[in-house]
Amino acid sequence: MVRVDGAGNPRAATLSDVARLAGVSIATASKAINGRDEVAPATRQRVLEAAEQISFTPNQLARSLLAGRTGTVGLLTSDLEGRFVIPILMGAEDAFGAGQVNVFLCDARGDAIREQHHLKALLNRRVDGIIVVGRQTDPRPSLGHDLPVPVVYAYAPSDDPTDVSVTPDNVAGGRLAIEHLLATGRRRIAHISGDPAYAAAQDRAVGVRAALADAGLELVGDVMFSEWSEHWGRDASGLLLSQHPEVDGIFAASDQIARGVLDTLRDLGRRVPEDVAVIGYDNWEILATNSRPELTSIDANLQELGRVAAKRVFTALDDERRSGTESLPVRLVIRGSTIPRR
Amino acid sequence: MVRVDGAGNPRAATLSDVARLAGVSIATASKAINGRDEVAPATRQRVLEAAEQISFTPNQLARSLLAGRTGTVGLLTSDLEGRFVIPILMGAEDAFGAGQVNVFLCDARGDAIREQHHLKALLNRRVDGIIVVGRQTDPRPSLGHDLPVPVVYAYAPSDDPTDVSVTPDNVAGGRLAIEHLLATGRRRIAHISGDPAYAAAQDRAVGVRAALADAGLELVGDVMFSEWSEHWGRDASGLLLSQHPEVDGIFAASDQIARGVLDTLRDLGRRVPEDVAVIGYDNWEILATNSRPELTSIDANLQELGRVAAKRVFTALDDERRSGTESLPVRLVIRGSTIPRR
DNA sequence: GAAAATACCGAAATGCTTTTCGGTACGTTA
DNA sequence: TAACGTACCGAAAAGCATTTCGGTATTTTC
Repeated sequence: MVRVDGAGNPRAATLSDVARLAGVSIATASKAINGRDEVAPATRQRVLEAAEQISFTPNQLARSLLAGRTGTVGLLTSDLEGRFVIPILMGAEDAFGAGQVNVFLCDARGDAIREQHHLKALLNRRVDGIIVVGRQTDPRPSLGHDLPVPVVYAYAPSDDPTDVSVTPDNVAGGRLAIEHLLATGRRRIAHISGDPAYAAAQDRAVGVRAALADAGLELVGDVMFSEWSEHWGRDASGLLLSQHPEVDGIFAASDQIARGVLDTLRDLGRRVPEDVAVIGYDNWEILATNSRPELTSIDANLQELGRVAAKRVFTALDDERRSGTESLPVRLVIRGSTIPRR
Repeated sequence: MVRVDGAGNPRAATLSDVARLAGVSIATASKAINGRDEVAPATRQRVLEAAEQISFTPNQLARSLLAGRTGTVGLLTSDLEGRFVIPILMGAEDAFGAGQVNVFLCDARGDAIREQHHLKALLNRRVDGIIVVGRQTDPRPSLGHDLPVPVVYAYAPSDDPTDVSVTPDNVAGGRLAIEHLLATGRRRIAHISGDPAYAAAQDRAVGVRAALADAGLELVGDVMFSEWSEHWGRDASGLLLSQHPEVDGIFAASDQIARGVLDTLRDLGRRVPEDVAVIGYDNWEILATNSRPELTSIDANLQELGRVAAKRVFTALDDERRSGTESLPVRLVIRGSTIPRR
């Protein structure tokens, strides 16, 4: 007879069901199923067949309760809408999924109250660790140190240096962009950035200035800050070309801005990359590969960042010295906007 | 004395710790904390203070084990990368989050094996339900009916009509787009679509033809199918205008295609919306609001779709008649590409 | 003042699995 | 044949919270 729950649904089979069917004790059934070697082969066979027959799967709740570990991790994001959060999520899910760990997804939607609420829920569910994913690279408030599980901050580092954080290296990104423009022979380079309130904007600008200084050059005009939009890219490049028509390389701090830059250059009759080379940031494929010409860009390796964060959750406690903010390398993706296609 | 685990970390407080500290039995402590009314006010106060003092939080595992429900739901996506999956996720997480339910996120990355693996893991964790989120609106294989929990298919409906599915109404979307163009006085309307292998492309085309037929009109040229890219939008509209220069309205089956269309119209010196009106699909804000002019589009209400899917998980079993594919309404978002700004 | 009712509390069972440890039964060795 | 070892199996505890039900102690009612 199939046991049923209150609503009349077939109830999931338990170990005792298996044991009864196989004519053994619960302990023996457990041992047989888990491959312990204190079971006679024939008995094991009987148990496995019984388990198969009623499609038994061990209840992870009971197992976790006993083991003290649940094999679950909380992903606490401040804003799922953010384009940068998704690849990090994917990387983390990927890294955990391979290791039998499942992920609780919590979206605080930028609200600190909701974040606390989710945090509490995660702890009640006895997650083995938590990854906090921010939407900007600006430091964010720490969740504190009195938590019973390891916490890793991804993208947005914690403002507490004794926490474990991983974030992309924006300074290196800015440097890399400029070094690439220099390598293609550009010398009169401008930088159109986004919202100056973002650490990402400031960090990239630092890398830009450092790379130019190393080459004994100066930026054409000042860094142009405003907002992270295609509109701004269009407006800024119009302004730039009227004031500094000699410019031969433009580093846009986002692919969206770069798209605007390409638009304006096209309108003004400048050829890309022959007259002006353009490089973007983020390597947002759908934007970068559909522009005319296709857009060279800096890729922050966010998926890898998610994977690293996942690893840190389980290694951070073993190795306390790892605390602090780890800046992960970025990568250059060359397309037609900086180097002419043959 | 603080109890510690094997690694020396402070162990989470249990109910029996609270009971001991408050000098009552475990049962009484439980009742006091859960607000049952068989406890004297003074006793309750003592218990609550004890709980507060050692920051006790009930172990959800134990609770779930007893209750038979875990308050968790599995979100099984076929592809997190897909742009349409995220808003659905957000909607579902939103709907569940408000009801104390947490979400397990599983990304099968388009692999059926991995999907089965994740499904099994979710069932072992005794989720109360599962939402399967596809990346296309084409029907997908059912997970079957011999599962112990309700399953709802979102975006990609199940190919089994006895399953519960929710999907956006693409036919209505196609109709809505055309009706809007007609309402702005257009009569020579063309439709540039994406990959014809997608149900979304075919469904929208059905809506297009129906709306035109109702108005006693015919499409200018055939529906132009190829791929969902900006490049195709540019190429297709070039072709279209050379063959049918009289066209005064274009319905692009995605915002990306629409962006390409706008590009070409601009290159050819056609004014939008004065000479040609353009309407897109998906209402991808970042694309739609950054184009010149801003793009009118059809919004599939994906976040709402996620919320509905979440609801169905808990109502589907109560009301078996609900099975089948439910098509959710879409919505028109008017911007400058169809109606001139004052 | 006695009987009944009420208010409060605690022991124990429940949910499911894993692990430890004690106990049979059989085979082996002297 | 007696003593011992091995292989296998099962009872029971542990993990934690909830709920039922029986039991005191106190109050109420006649």
